[in-house]
Amino acid sequence: MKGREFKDAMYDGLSKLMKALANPARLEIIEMLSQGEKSVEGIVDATGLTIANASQHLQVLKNNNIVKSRREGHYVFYSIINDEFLALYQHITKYAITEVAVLEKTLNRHRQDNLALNSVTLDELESMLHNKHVLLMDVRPPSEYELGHITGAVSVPMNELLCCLKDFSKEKEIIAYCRGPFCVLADEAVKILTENGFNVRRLDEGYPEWKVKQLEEQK
Amino acid sequence: MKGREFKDAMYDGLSKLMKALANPARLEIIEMLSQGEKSVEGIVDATGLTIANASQHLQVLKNNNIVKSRREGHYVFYSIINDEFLALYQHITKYAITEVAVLEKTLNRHRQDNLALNSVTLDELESMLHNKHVLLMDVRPPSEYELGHITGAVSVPMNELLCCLKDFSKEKEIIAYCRGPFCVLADEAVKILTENGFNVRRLDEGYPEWKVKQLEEQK
DNA sequence: ATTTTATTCAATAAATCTCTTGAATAATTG
DNA sequence: CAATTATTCAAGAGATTTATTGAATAAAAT
Repeated sequence: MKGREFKDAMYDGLSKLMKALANPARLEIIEMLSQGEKSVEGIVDATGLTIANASQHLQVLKNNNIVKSRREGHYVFYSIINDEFLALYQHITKYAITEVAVLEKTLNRHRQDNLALNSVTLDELESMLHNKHVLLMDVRPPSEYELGHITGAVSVPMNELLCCLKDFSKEKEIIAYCRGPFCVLADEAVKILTENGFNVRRLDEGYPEWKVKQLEEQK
Repeated sequence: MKGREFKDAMYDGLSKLMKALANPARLEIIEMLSQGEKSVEGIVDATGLTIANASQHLQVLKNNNIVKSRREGHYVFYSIINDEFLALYQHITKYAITEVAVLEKTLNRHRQDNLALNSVTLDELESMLHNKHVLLMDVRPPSEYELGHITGAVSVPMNELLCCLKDFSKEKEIIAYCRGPFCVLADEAVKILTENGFNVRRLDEGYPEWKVKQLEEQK
């Protein structure tokens, strides 16, 4: 294989991987799956895609070694292929929201609308968790909490938040988190809690980022 | 801005960034520019693209905040926008060559053809450099060596390699490097030197990876 | 064995991306 | 200021990607 031929093969292969990521619907699916595995139905419900369309996108992701699938009865469950890909995806999103001006702006405007500026970073969180006056709140659906959550977090799903307000102490500093920077659950939680007089901030990132960080620190 | 609207904006923006990377010609340009800035002419010479085509690809990269340009007389020089992007690009290529089977195979077959298996990693290099019997050889063009090179490396451009063979000691272990895993210069150097009886291996990665590693260690 | 349910496959029109061609700019030289 | 050089812009044909539609599978329930 001559030099040019080799280069073409490498850049072609690399661009195929990038093409698989170059679509908003597929990125949303990846984001979903970074929470843990989901059935096609689950993905359809959360994204609003048609079934056939979601399936097609999943095939693309599968053929490019981004997700894997397993069948269980009627259902086919998809999940991210490995932690290496998860770390890569998070590097991409982190780059995008810190270095791409349009995205940075969209994110900040959204957080401003939800009174969710002044967020806590993962590094800050670590030292805050030793403080007994801090309450770490996981606002994702219970199923996702059960698949894995940040150590020390309490599960308070969005639909239970309003009715449970009286159970929380206004003395504590609440930190809400969800699925990562693109997820809007924590922003909504901050808005609701702020409007009810609680002292609350959101975590900059979410559970998947925390998990990858844990894995890296173990090495 | 409602949740769905926000998500659409974020995933659209992110997919635009990915689209900019989803093309072999643009990836080759990025790889070139990760050596340091180059004029459009320089890119055209190295890639074989037509001038207009190369310029178009450069516009795409520029509009997506991947490269920046500066004019100097007749020439327009392009370069990678910042070290954060460089680190991201390297994460992508590293993932591709270690986790995507097709690319891993292509790379290994190529290295086998060039007797360049058994490569040295950046971590190994560090400890080897203290050894006086090791000669670190930068086989890129002199212009790239001058823009920056691994500390302790000697510049031996490919076109000077054959005529300078007698200057090198067969007692030393030679480590050749170039621009990174996709670059074929070091592989060619390994082939030539091996066939002439030298003890030589190639560096797994190249100068850009070393540079990013240095920056990270400084933090 | 037929029906039901969840998913995949296949075909197609519309949208997008890519390369080529030739003209248009912008800076320099004579 | 005309000519030259390096680069960009604009338009169009051809290739690829995308969402939609409806049919085909595969496993489970009746």
